[in-house]
Amino acid sequence: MVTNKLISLLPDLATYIVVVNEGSFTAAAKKLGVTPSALSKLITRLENALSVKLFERTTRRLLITESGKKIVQQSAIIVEAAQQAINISSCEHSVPAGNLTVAAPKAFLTIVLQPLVTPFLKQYPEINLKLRASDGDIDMIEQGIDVVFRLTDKPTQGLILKEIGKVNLSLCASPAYLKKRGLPLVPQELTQHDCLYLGETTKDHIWEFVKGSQSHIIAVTGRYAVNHSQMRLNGVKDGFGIGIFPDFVIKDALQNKEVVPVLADWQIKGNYHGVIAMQYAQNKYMPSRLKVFTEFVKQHLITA
Amino acid sequence: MVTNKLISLLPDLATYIVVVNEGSFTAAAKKLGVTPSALSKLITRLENALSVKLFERTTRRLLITESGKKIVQQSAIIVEAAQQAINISSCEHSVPAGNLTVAAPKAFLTIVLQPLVTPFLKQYPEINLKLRASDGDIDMIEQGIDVVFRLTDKPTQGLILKEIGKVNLSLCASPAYLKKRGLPLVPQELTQHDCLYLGETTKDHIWEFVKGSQSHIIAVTGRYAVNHSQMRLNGVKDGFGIGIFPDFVIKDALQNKEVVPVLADWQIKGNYHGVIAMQYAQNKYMPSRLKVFTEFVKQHLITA
DNA sequence: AGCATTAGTGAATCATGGTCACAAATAAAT
DNA sequence: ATTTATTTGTGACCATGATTCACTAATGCT
Repeated sequence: MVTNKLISLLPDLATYIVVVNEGSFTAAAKKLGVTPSALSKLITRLENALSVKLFERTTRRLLITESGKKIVQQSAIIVEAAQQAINISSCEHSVPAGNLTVAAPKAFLTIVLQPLVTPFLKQYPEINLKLRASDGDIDMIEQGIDVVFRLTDKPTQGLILKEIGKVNLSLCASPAYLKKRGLPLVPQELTQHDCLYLGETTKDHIWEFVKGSQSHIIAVTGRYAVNHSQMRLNGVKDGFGIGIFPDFVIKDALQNKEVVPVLADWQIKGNYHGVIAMQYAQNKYMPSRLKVFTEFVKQHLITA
Repeated sequence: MVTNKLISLLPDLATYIVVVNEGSFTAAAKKLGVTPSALSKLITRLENALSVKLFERTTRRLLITESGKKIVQQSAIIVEAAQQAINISSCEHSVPAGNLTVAAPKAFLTIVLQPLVTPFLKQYPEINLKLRASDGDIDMIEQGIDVVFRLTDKPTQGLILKEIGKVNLSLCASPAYLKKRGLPLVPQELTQHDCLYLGETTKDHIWEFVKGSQSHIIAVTGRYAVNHSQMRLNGVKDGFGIGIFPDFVIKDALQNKEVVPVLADWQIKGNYHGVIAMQYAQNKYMPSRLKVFTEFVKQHLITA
């Protein structure tokens, strides 16, 4: 039976979960666009309604009660169901609309996704697109991100990973550099060259080469390392040495003959080796804007 | 991510489910204690928020949209989770408190449950008890009933049935009647007697007797039938014939020698034959008032 | 010890959702 | 067909109750 008490409880429970997630009244208040004072009263009201203490409060730290934790679980169910209801409604809408937030690694964003933006926005004029550069892990649901592009084939728990292409690591250098220093024919020769690597981790200058049954592990050196593919490519174009790249980054530069491939007959293992995939929450009622976006991306990345 | 939009949606969704259940704005309004006008606005608001039509409305009839049905499902989840949250909170409470609504067949209510009321209310001063006579089927959740006493061993789908005792059918008559008409020694002789049966269904005057491997089916006749055990018992006391009863009904009358058993060595099959059971929603977080009530009843019915 | 940050409180304000009265629509009944 | 009863919808007005603001109290960190 649905009572008035229950109805009036719902928004408070949903708000409660925000406070819990943010860990403080002030943070939650900022997120919700209200004053901490309002939240304080709201939580007190909720505590009275349930006659349960939700927080152990010192003025400096909020501590969730055991009872509170259980209530949080229920509140999460409530919020999720409501989210789902919103999904359903946007599903029923024939023309995709609403906000769509997409995250992707910097390089992928600028190089691969950028050219898709304009045609996508034109094709779906009711959709608002938010792009977010995101290297490193992110909490999709908490940050309200609908799709993340990742360079892995291991799906995060509870999320769907749809492969949309392969990515390989390739080496290249500028014609000028190679004219001066010579074109290496086997990986071992790289030790005599200046190489541009990521420099993010301490293993980024260890390059592993495979061809058939042969395999070489080479520690390269160089004068310039940067973990931004675009800048590394510029470094290569300026003749600072041989650079390592996800292949999609250098596709254009290769075509324009600005750079030439190096040791293209060898495979390189590394972080950026493997599949490109879209990751999103699988759902019986997927918002149509999400559906059309993934479809759009698949179409354009396969034909490209 | 929990947004303000989502939060403000929740009570509307919960209200929506009431309107759907009641099937009309006015009925739902009555249930919630508001005006239909308020509901009309609320639903319109909800429809705008979801940009989905929830109802196909003629002024005389509400018709739920296909989209609406899906939303109802989600709303049901929301309401259930909230209900659960309330349960949890009352679970955490050390002293059982709150409203407890119990339904039972009329006879069981007056005879078995009545003597338990006072001690129960004394033992748990924070609990408010509502008893409701309920023969026939009822929708527990919709009517907000916590426990139903039933005379069956077939649990309703989704609910737990806890057996608390046996009930058998017995015959009895007043000494005066038997003195005048004689004590029947075998079931067949009943056809020569006036019998008091329920008269609810057309088969209520068909009594089936079993003793060991023997079995008799007797169609009895009588001048007085009533589906209220208490009144039937009065009829028997007044010497109108031999009555059929759930045994707990006549326990006292037998002790007081107001009535005497008839054909006590035969078992009687029928509606009221079998187990007495409490039925309630099984739940990880059962409100403590419900827990103590079932426990209390079990204690007192076993020792009685 | 003092500063900075965060929760709690009370009064004033403001807005949202509610009621009321009325209109419009429609199904049933005569 | 006309009336009647019932139900949804709308706009003006209103009131409750939530929010804000300003301030206090408490607490952790330096």
